[in-house]
Amino acid sequence: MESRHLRYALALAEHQHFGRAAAALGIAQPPLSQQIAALERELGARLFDRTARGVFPTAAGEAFLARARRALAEMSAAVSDAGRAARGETGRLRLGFIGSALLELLPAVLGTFIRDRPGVRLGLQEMSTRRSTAALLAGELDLAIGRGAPRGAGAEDLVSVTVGRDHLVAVVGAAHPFAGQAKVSLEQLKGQHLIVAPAEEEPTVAAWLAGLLGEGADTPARAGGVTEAWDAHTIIGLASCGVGVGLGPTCLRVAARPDVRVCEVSPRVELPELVMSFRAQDRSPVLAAFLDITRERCPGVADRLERHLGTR
Amino acid sequence: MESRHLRYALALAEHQHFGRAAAALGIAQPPLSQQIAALERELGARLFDRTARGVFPTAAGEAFLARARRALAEMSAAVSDAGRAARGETGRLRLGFIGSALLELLPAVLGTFIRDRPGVRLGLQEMSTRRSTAALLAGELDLAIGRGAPRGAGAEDLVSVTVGRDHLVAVVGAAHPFAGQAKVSLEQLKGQHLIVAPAEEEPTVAAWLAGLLGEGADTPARAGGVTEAWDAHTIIGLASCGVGVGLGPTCLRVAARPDVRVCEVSPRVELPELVMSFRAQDRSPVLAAFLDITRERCPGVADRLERHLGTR
DNA sequence: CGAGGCGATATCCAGGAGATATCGTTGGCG
DNA sequence: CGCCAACGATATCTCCTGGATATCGCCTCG
Repeated sequence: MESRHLRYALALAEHQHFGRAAAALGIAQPPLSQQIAALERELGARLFDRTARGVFPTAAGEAFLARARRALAEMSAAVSDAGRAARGETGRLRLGFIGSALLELLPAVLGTFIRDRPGVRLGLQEMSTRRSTAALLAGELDLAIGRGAPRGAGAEDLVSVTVGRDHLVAVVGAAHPFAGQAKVSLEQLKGQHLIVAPAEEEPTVAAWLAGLLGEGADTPARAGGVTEAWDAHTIIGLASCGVGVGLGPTCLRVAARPDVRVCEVSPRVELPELVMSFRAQDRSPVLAAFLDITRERCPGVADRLERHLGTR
Repeated sequence: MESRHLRYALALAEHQHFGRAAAALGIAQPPLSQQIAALERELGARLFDRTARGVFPTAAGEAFLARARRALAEMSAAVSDAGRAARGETGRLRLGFIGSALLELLPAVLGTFIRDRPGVRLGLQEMSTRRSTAALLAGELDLAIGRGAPRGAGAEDLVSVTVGRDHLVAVVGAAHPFAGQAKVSLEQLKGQHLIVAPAEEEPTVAAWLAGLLGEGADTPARAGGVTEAWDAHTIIGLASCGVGVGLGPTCLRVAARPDVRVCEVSPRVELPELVMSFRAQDRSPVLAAFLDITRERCPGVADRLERHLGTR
């Protein structure tokens, strides 16, 4: 039995007339008679009563037609669902990102994405660069935003694009001696208690910090000590109440509150760039849509993305 | 798009391998490749990723497959539903009957029918012979049990079979003078208050009664008066409390309670027979099943039914 | 009782589903 | 590093079957 038989039976039930049903189907009347007869033979049951006043479904026909309608509805839904999924209008996008992405990149992109793709289920999870890279390779994420290009086993299966480049800034409370300064020198930082991201989660920042403070077991002691804070808002919060000097990426400026001051660090310390990564073989249209929007909303990213996507 | 494409896509998703999926489908591998390619071309979307490790559905493929499974399930349900309906295992049987049928005929048949055909929705409605005949012709009933063969317009479209033949009996309370008698003569009845079915609903009984009491406007006055009761239990109830003498078909014996006595009327008055009617062109398997059971449970009916059904 | 409408049947044709053979690519393994 | 095996895609041919045309049989209605 093919879906053709369902379509023919439904047309016949609708028109109650072989000739008109066949015309509506775009075929001649004899093939319709044959197909209906073949269907009835296969089912071993008469589906239609051919009377002088018209063609009417039997009880078996009614039961069959009810199911047939649903079957055809499912089939056309299959087509439209597949189309929507292929166009990226439905589906899922699982995104792992470091907190910094929440300050500039994601606000610029997510709003447009959610408005344009209301049918897409977005999964957002803040996580360290290390974890998001691993989750991406394991297929648990579709997109990762981290700091520094992924390295290590499997990294060659990923496409990574720089989506932001920033440097270190210092955050202090309004009452702090640095508060009035536009710049803070490295020398000035050396005596201060520092608030930074944990070394194991942001190794590149930690490495720079080690260079600043000097290597060795006694490093924190040479300075004013180090407090580790997991996210930007905590760094700012701690700085605002005078715990110490917060150090973090430029995007801390966006999260800054009225009661803190953000100072440039002089000389400028470039941080590993913000990198967006996805699986090179991932052809997901939802991902493509997200990348499209990223391209539109972040002009600087466009050409770098083109280079990678062009090769796909 | 045909259901073949759905089956092929599902097989491919299941086996994740063109060759094995084709083997499972009983076809060679190239046709499967072609059909999948044609499906993807028609949808304008790639449904499967052909990788070195196997063939996996894309997001669009997942969406399509989910609908495809349901569509095929509906199709096979259409087949089995039609089969069940054709075998009379599901469906509906609307039955209109006079109360007398509840006393012997229906108890003998309904139990078996309900047990044998649990999937059939039974519609039972007590109604007069006149109403059930009209409803049958209007297509509002599938089967009617009444007294006397249907007459009038449309009666020739009905098949009617006698399913019971009975005569008049009298019912009296245990304290009534007739209570000890096995027979009551017509002469004895003439002075009594009679309890009978309404004339407009059971014209044949009423006609007999008119003959018994004599025609004319003053008929009730010549006897002890007439009370009309719509059903057997009411007749018996009224008789038991001494209102008068109940008159009704033999099957009143079945409904008789300990506090009433049933007497034969002498000489015997034959009542119009109980008749089961259905539309001659009705090929409903549920109706056929009901008639089958009637044939089994009521041996006397069998040959009369055969005669009618043989000509269908 | 004849005409017209309708579904079934007979016959022929062509499109396409499927079979066979082969190719191109890729991944694994010696 | 290169060969081989596996797998999906492609090419070509065959044959089935869905569909078109012509016609028949039957029923209804004027």
